[in-house]
Amino acid sequence: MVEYLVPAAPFDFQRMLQRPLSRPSKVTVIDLEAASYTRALRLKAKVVPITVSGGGTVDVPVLSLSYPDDLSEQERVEIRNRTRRMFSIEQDLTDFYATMSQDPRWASLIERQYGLRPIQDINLFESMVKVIIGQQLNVQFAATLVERLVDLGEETMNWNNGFLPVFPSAEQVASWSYEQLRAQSFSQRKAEYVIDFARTIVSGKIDLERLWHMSDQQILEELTALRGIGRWTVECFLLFGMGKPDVLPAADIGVQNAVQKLYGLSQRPKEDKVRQLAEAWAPWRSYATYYLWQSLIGDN
DNA sequence: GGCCAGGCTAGCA
DNA sequence: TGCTAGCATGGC
Repeated sequence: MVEYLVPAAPFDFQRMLQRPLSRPSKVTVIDLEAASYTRALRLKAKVVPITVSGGGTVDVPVLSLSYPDDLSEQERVEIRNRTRRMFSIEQDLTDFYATMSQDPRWASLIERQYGLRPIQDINLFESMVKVIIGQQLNVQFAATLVERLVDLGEETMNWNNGFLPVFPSAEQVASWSYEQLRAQSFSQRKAEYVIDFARTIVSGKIDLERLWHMSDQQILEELTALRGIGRWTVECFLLFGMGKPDVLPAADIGVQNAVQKLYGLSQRPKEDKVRQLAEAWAPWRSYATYYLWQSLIGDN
């Protein structure tokens, strides 16, 4: 089954694939030549592969979404909705660019990344686990740990004459011991944080889907009550997992470095300084954050 | 070898 | 309320 999605322009799918802002993960297959993104999607009762392919242009974009034929209408709706969310299909960036271009320091960054959006996580549990793993560690090692966690799950699905790794479910992770993650170079604390979070979800103490009906502040309060989840973690979860448009992880070392670079500051700005500067970015602080992170990569 | 990395907790004043 | 040591590992 193939259907078409029409994103709000500008939308640069090719650039999104080349530099996915969400951490690289072995559960995704990116084909740059075909401009396609494939991964397994965990529905309520089954796991299915979905492929999103880009077409059109940055200013007149179109995406095609492919998934198996033998699905119920309800499942198709869920796939459609989650895909739209993952690629921020409806988000119109025009006002973001207008807001940021008032500051000449941002002009060049915006111009270089025109049409760029983050690829969000498709699943809230997966998103939180990845953010917890990413705490404090350099991005590359964090990605390695995510890979090992996926390997530990040992779940794959047949796809394209090969196998597509599937990110483990909360039930799977909750069933593991801390020692299993320790054996994969997780620190004791990180192993506890990840597994305890999974157990909190499985126990029903936290219902992740309920978060969609809560404000950012309420979500912050609810999740930071859990051990191992602080403000930075929730902010990144709101960004990558929930796609909230106006969140700022001001304590983030990468954001601080990027702000220092972009604003030509003599030293790395502290959290309060970043929050103060970022007031001018509202209500687009999430996108400003994405672009700042992006500015740290390669030739930006 | 030493410092750093897309932090958090617990303990202390 | 605010500050800091300790955590633990790989990357550079």
